[in-house]
Amino acid sequence: MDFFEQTGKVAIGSRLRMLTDKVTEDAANIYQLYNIDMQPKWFPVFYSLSQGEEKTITELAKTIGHSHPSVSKIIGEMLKKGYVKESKDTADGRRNVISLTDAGQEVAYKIKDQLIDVDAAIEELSAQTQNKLWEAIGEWEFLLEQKTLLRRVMEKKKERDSAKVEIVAYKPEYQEVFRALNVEWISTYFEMEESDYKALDNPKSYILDQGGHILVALYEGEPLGVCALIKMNDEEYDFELAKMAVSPKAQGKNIGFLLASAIVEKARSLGAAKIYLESNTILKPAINLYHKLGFKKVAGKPTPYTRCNIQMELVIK
Amino acid sequence: MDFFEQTGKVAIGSRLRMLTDKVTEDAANIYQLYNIDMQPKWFPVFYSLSQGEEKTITELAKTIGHSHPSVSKIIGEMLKKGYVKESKDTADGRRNVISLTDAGQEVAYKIKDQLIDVDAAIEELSAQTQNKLWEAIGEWEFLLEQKTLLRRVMEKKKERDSAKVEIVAYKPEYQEVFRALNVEWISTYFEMEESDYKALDNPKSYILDQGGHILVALYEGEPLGVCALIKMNDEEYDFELAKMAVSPKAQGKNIGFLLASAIVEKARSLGAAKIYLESNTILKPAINLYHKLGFKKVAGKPTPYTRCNIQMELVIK
DNA sequence: TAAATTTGCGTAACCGATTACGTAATTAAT
DNA sequence: ATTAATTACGTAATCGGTTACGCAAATTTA
Repeated sequence: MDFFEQTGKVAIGSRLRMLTDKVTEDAANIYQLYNIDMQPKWFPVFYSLSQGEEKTITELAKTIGHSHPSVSKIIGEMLKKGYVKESKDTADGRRNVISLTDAGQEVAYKIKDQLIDVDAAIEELSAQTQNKLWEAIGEWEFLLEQKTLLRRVMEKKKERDSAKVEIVAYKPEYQEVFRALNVEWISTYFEMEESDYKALDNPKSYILDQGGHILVALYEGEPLGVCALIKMNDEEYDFELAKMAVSPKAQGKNIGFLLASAIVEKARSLGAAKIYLESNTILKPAINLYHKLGFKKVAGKPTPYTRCNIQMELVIK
Repeated sequence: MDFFEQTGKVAIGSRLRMLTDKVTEDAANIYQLYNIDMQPKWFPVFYSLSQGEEKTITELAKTIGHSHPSVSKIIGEMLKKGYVKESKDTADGRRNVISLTDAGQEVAYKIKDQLIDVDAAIEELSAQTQNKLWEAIGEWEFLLEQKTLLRRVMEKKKERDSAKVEIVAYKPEYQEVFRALNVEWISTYFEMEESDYKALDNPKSYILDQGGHILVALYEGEPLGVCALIKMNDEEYDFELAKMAVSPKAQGKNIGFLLASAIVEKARSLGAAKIYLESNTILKPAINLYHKLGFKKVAGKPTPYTRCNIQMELVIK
């Protein structure tokens, strides 16, 4: 399949499916070769029963890794062929206990040679390959068990996005973005307040000149996130993390995390021991982010903002 | 899946299917992660179109390796989303030419990052495996192209069966089998004739004492096939291959081939240059076997058997 | 001991692919 | 110039699986 060499690994699903189809295609004919009147899809159920004990539908489903309706249907078909019999569990009226009939046992015996030959054929085929398919599948099963493909892709996305993000110090040219990004989210969820206007209209005098700092996140050169570290006149806290805003069109690009981390790092470099922030619990992603960075909920501080319903602090180690 | 380690390689089809499912499962979520409104099953078609040129349904089906109805359905869905447009070929009214719309192009652009990340994720996953799944699939595709799994299994079966077959020389204790096996097939398809009784009732005087030979095939020790090499009083032929019979319960175990080969070998060791046989065309497997051994059709020899409607000879080199 | 929850499993609907089949357009053969 | 064969492709039925749902039996909880 040259096509899949072009598309890249994204198409591994499709490619696997096609190989599966090709392998399965022959299966029916192989049974015929051995004069065994059985459908390939029955095999897992059949094999599982041939190992001796009787099993219920759900037990079968669990051991072979199918859904129970699938097993239920297969058992229905095998019943018609007379390979299995069902009996109600006397102790538990819900359970449908399945076992092989004599005819089924006979097929189990007849099938042994086939298993040997198929095994040998695949073994021989494998011997001609550099990469062992059977083992490769096992390794993938294991690794996907540890971490799903989705999670792995999410990580890669984050990595790639982070590489495009640059955190830089505030310059006067960023004043408009600093204001706009903050006004955008504040007025979406709340009302702009007196204190907002003060800080956003005069970042220099209200933040920077007081010993505070502002960082800007550039995504491919474009300023899409801002965050301020405001000097506090407080015996407990050195700085307040505030006026954090990320453009909605840059959502999911990890900018918030990188920006907040940089602010915390800045505070640390300035010798801060504890920083403080105010937020609102309806801003779930923000709260999660603060939590991830190590902020803990505190209470009791007076605040000029009516939208503040949660206060947090971070002890810098 | 511990279960599949028990069943052996026979279950490779099932195991492949389950891995396929697991990989495919995440695909839909991955598209969502990138805000791309697309179904995973569209991808091959979509990718194929994004490479520039417009394509017909059948061309698409061929490049992505699906059936054309499948592509037809997928195009129908993509049309609804507005990702593709169709236009009748003016030169050939049957052809439905498909190409991406502007909206489709946009998605093609947006999807690029996703392809990069998925590729990276799979690459990283692969780096943790001993056996490379992607390459292993490629090797299997190649090898199955050369020889299907069915063919490989057939060969293994033949090997295993042959190992159980032993060809031995006639002994008086085999007279009953020699007679019974021949009577069985002759009276099934034809009527027993005078010449049959002579040879079958007195193998010693009619065959062995005249310089002929009889070989017996033992399958796991049980005599299930017989064949005679009868000395001919003829200037052209040295021997006639005759009275070949294999028990129906031993069908498909390659006994006929092993037996006939041994007879030919015997003739060669006796210095024969040409051997002869008579048969009937309704015995298709037998005729095929003779053909495989190198026998060619001849005509004109008188025969005592009414059931004979084909005569063959083998030139021994 | 009654009520709520969990469990076993059958039925129905769906999903993504296939094969089978029909029809119309084109091309090849007589 | 017909007629026959091939090609393009849409629709329908099927296949092997799934999830959704509902009922009854068993178990847990109050």
